[in-house]
Amino acid sequence: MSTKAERTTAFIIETVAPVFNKHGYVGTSMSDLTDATNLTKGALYGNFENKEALALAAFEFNRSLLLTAVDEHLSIEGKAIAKIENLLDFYKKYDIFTMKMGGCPILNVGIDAQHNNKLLAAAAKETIKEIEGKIALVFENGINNGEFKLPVSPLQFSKQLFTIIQGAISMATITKDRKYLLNTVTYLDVLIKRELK
Amino acid sequence: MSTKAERTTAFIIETVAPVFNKHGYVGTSMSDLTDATNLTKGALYGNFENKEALALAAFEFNRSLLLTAVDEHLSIEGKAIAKIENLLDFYKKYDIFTMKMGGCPILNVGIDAQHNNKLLAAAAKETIKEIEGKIALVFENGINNGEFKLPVSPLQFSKQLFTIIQGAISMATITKDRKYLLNTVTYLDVLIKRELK
DNA sequence: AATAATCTATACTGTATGGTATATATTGTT
DNA sequence: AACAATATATACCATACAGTATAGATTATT
Repeated sequence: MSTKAERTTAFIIETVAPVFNKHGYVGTSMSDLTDATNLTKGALYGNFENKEALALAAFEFNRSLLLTAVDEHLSIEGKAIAKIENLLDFYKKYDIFTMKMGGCPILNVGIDAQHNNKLLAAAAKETIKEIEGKIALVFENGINNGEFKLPVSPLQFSKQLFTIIQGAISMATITKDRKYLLNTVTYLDVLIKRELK
Repeated sequence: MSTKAERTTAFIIETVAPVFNKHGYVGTSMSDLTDATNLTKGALYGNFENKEALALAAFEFNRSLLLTAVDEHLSIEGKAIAKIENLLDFYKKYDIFTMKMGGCPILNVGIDAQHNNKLLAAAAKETIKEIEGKIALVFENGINNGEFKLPVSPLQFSKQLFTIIQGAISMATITKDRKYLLNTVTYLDVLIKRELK
């Protein structure tokens, strides 16, 4: 079983993660974090070296939640197309999924950290690569199984797909209108079936 | 001719705009602004009520640059399709256009201000609506002139189009890879021609 | 149960923050 | 050129910031 200290560290991370994700790295103060956790600075600095380490752990936590969800939706039984459709269904409700995290971590951290924190910015970029890779793998399998052909390479197709998804996320986030997610990802459904042959 | 004070105010806004756009509202300090302008706090507070007023003026400045560019590209002589294609060409080089502003103001402010400043967040949202409206108008004219038909309403089509563009901007920004802009907007070219009939 | 190890609370740095009062410099007007 | 109006610089304020030293409390081990 996990020790008390380990559980405290975990508690801090999951409590702090949505705060950082909402208010950004510079926008989050240590007192925001003591307020959220009901712990003191001593506790926070006892478990983490500094604010940056906390922010990195927080992003890592959200990133892991996201990647796990993507994995789950891509690893259902069935054909490649079914997996992709399953992923698109997930992204249609992405706003609900990311509510507890305080929004899309890739978008929030990727934009917020852009000129404020190199490590966080790099982590967001890396997460995009990972998801693109996971989707590309499904397309690759679909091709190898003779399910369909693609007009471009699996990775390139995956990048285009994820770019449109991220557009829907951005618009839904900025306008606070989830219709962007629904409409655009639904359109993606149609689009993909048209491109695969 | 403009008075010295008016020119100073204008100078402050254009100098401060990219700083706010890069580092965000909370991430920008008044000393960042005195550094950038080589003016003192007295000068800044003499021309603007507070930091928020400065940030709003800064966004307004960038927003105006962007809307003007969109207008220009949509108001060339010719058919509606040509105007849209001209706009897409603009977005293919959008990273270069927004370099002097410190990135896409809609995206940066829209995400950064999300939970940090209501007025800025609302301004970003409003700017999206404006651009969507401008694009929709072109589609509407195209339909009225018998140029083409759309599968959905002009505004809905415009929203989908801009969502994909914004996706390309987001991805290019987060990954610092302009290929996302080029590839996705080029794909949009193909896509639109296929949808219009 | 006693003790060693670890974790957390408190109190405190020094510095940076947004904002202000006021003196000084620069404009615009007669 | 003289003066009024305005704009900027300086010095300052209270507060909030990230981070630290250390004392006290809580765990884990024997």
